[in-house]
Amino acid sequence: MTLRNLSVLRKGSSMASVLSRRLGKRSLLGARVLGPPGAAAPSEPQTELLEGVAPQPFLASKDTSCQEQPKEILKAPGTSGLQQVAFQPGQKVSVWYGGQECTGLVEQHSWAEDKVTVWLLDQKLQICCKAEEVWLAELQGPVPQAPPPEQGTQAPGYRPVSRNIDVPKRKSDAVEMDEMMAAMVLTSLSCSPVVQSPPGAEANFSASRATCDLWKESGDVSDSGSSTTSGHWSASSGISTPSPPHPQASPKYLGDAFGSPQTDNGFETDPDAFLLDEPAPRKRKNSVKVMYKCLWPNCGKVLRSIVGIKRHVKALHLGDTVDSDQFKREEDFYYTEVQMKEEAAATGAPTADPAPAPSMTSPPLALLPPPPPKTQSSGPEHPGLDSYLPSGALSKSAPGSFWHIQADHAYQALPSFQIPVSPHIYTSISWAAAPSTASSLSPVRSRSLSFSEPQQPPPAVKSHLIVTSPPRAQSSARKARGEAKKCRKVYGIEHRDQWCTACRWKKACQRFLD
DNA sequence: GTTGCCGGGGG
DNA sequence: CCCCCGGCAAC
Repeated sequence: MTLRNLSVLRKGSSMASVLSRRLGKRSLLGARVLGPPGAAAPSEPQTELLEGVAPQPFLASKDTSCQEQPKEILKAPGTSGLQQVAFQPGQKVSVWYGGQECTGLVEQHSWAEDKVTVWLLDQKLQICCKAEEVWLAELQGPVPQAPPPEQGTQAPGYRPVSRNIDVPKRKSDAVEMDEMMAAMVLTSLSCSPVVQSPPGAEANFSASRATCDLWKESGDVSDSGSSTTSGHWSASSGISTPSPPHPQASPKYLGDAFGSPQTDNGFETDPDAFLLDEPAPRKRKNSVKVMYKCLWPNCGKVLRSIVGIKRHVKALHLGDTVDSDQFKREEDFYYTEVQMKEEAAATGAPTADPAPAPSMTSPPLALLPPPPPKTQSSGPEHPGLDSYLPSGALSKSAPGSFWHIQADHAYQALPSFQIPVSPHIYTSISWAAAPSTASSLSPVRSRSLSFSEPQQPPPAVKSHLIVTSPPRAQSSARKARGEAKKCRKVYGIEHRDQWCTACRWKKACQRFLD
């Protein structure tokens, strides 16, 4: 009996060992994850904690209110510009006229002057206005038609292209536009992290992130320390944005970003911001549709287009803001990008919002550190903003990183397994939410996977609820002696060659985990 | 004494 | 890195 078993075992494991030897050493996954709580576990829990804190969208968001401005300006052309670009004669558009929004048909679009001649259906008259003041009628969502008059006049007024495009050298408008277009196209093409990562990668992504978290216990150390991680990170993030990888959102970092910029910084966005700007509507997996959800308290309106949502926010929520001059484009902060399943989206169901927004909001906020006293500047509605934005920023945990399991020794090869993570954890990064300049990338790094996805803890790891950041559990603590049979027992010393490498090297057995 | 592993060391 | 081994602690 025993004998037989043994042989069977041998057979099985020998294969395994071979396999493992082949793949094993490199396959990092098995080791740590499965490892006994002793070593790996302690760090685990923290992750969770950190997740809440780390991202700190809050700060970002805050800054956003002020800092974003400049950036937004840059972005502005993107949104309106999108449409500006292509007004075709006969196209149905909307335009602000006489303090209200009117629909009409495009008569002519003069590129040189960037003006559009529109035939207003309602008024039966023809007007000529700046291209920015015109938008495609189809695009706008169901916007309540109650934009305060002054807003109306303002709207066009404050979309001065000139401002947005305040580029050093000014060539002809046409050229300018072209460049913009090109940039936008490029961005949009290259932006979506989701699209870029193949399914498999995706899993890795999320997983990796989790791992990363594991390994970084304390924000700072981890951040700088885990070279691997950051490396990949930057790589991945790099894809999505041209801007250089930023240090992750470590509290410290944020703090800095925070502190400096706000006051004087109104306009001093770092150059990168420019590049970052236009995330443009991203492409999603086929099944998912991108919607934009209004974050205004008690609103939750979901629209299909950015323009729509912006207008919604502006008109409905920001409409009366007099000082909108200062906070123009504030709308950007009040919506978030949301992915909806095709069906849901199709039906236009505002109901289903996988929207991460509200849910995530609260936790981080609680933990968030010092809200700078900067709110003052922001308009009346800003308080709301604070709470909402962050979530937005946060939620958009971006593409995630790769699972780097840094097992100190993955001696051998258990078939690596991947931690199941559902793909849609990726919330898009709404550019609006992208915190100001510096931290631009930080949200990406945010570890807040949790919210949308119940984190799937690696099997072997006991789920600890960790409350406080425990120092590494006694680092010296030996791994508790495993109870399972180990290679030595199973194969015997005579067949040492059949042991798993770890065993051979007198390391923790990787074949027979406990 | 045996076994499982960590830390270290050599190539 | 890969591989080994001394030595410690749990059995």
